Amino acid sequence: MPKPPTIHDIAKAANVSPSTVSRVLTGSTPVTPDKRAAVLAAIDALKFKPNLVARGLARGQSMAIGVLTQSMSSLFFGELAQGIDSHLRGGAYHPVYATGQWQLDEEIEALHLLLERQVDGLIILSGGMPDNAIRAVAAQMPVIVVTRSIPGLEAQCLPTENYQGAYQATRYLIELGHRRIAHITGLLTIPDAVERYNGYCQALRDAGLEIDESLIAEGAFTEESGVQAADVLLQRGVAMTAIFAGNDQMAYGARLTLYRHGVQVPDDMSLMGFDNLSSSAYATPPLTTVRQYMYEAGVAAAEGILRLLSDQAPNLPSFAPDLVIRASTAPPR
Amino acid sequence: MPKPPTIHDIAKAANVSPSTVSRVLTGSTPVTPDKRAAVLAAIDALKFKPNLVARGLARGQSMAIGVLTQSMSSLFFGELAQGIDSHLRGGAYHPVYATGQWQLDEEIEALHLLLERQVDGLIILSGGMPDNAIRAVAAQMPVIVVTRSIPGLEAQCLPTENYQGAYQATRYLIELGHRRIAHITGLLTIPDAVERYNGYCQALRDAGLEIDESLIAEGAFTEESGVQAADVLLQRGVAMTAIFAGNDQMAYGARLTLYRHGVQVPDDMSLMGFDNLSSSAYATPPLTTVRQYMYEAGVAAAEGILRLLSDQAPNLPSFAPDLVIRASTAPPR
DNA sequence: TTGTAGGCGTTATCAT
DNA sequence: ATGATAACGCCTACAA
Repeated sequence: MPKPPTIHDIAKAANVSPSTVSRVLTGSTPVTPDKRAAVLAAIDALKFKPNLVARGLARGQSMAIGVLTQSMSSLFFGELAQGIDSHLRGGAYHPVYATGQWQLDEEIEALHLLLERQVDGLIILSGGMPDNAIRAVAAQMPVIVVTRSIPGLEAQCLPTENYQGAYQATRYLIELGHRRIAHITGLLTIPDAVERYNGYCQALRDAGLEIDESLIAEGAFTEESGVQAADVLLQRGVAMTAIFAGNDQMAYGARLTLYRHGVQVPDDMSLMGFDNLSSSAYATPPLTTVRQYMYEAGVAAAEGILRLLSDQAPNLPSFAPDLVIRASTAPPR
Repeated sequence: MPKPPTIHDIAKAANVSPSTVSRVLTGSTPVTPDKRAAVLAAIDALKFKPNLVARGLARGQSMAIGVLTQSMSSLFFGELAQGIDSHLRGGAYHPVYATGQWQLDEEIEALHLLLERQVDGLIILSGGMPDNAIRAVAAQMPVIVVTRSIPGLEAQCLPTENYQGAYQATRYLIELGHRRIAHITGLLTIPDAVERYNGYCQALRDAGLEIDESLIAEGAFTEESGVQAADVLLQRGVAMTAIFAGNDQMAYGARLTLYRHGVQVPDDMSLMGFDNLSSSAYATPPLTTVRQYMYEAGVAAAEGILRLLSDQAPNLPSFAPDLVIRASTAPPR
């Protein structure tokens, strides 16, 4: 295979110096129209493509924005990534993804890879990186953190309003008339899960309802854990008319358990999620849930990074959670 | 912000030449233990990280494998990507993703970006790139194409057995006793959709059943198109006892339409998908579908690229489709 | 406006 | 085994 042409090749072909070629490529300096035309002609005659690696070295910037995410096959992270992707599209910067697979060691490795690749900025989506590590990186380069709130780095964080969202969700069920409301928590080692749990508890208290431990089961954010948690709830044999799951995926799992046991949703049991994954609109019945604005968060994060890269304040918005009312909830009968 | 240390810095700190530092970094040449130790010490004293951009320029390879995909928030592509990701993990090569968003122009742009970034190999996931364009790239560098079959490039393609899978699916429904089987096709401008449609038709014919145009509705692979196609079928008022959708997503959509119309699945209507998205196991009821081995295909593609990169035959496997029988199908009543 | 001459951080080829 | 030295492809002062 012949080696791809370089600016020297097209310089020769166009009878100009390499610097002139570079100039028409970058537009940094005016170039005489005829020379410019010659260069352009040579460029597509030889099918020249600039080598971004070399350019990155020379310029000291890669035009890449690292996105530290957890998995390529997660709708949660996928919608965030899609937001980032679409906002960056057409611009000068491009996203480069690295996944942590929900494992700290892999996440650290992924971060290192991104840094070694000389990304110009970093968007961190959730994950378990220690606050200190994130602060350390943020001292070196523009960083935006989504779905977390790092003390001392608030301006660059786009946290999730877990507490507020869970409070609203629970309150909604209460207002429908439910009194025995179960909760399937997320992994309680993760702040989001705890905050949502707290929101659930507070909403109950504010309504003068007791918090009944037997109505609470711990999950792990996965569908399968939702299946199991719902099984636990059902087997306890305690009365309940609604289940509020810590995220949509666990709600799907719980839904499956209910289906297997012949429990009708929403007639026998209301079901509520958290996240508003795109697929929740197509669940059976469509899932009532807490909207998380993940796509929008991705867009905002991308915009924030671009602002940081141009030395402006990141100016991150905050998304107040709201409910997406669908057919999986109804008054108790 | 202080500039990150280079090998020169640690060379100075360790009283050796830059080349020696490079040697301990790459392990290309033996280095005296004490000098080696000094270098290593300096490396983590100064928190040195090799600059992969510079290394890429010098070595003439980026150690990156481009993955041309369509969307970051698609389970279909996500599971493929996850397979690639996991197989590459820990190895010398890393994936770099670029998305086409199902638009040819963006896909071409994405491909160019990958090439300009000097990826050492390319995995193309589905998409609409003209065969010629793919062949042209394949002439320049290792390429694996998943979910498509490019004439003249068969050894590097990992196609989907659409025809066979659809045939099996339809045959399964027939064997259950169904006679009036509807089909929601994918976008018929895409070969996969046509092949699945053909498989459906042939299975009917082989069973001595007529192909009834009024049982066929065209979709576009999306949930929403499934909703609409199912609506069309229902509104035609023709008798049917089963629906075979061209993919899982359209099956979800169809499921929603059936739900809205109070049609029970599988009691009143059997429903079948194609792809076996991970979420299909948690649908209500769990969806019977054609297993597509997307994760495995991703793994195989990654392995194929690595083999090509080391000048071996790609040696791609072929996955015979099989059925994943779940509760959304039953004999007609 | 244009060309020449470094330099970006690393690797690889030479000698030593 | 080790250290200069010359690339890698592009960019950017600096000169002209």
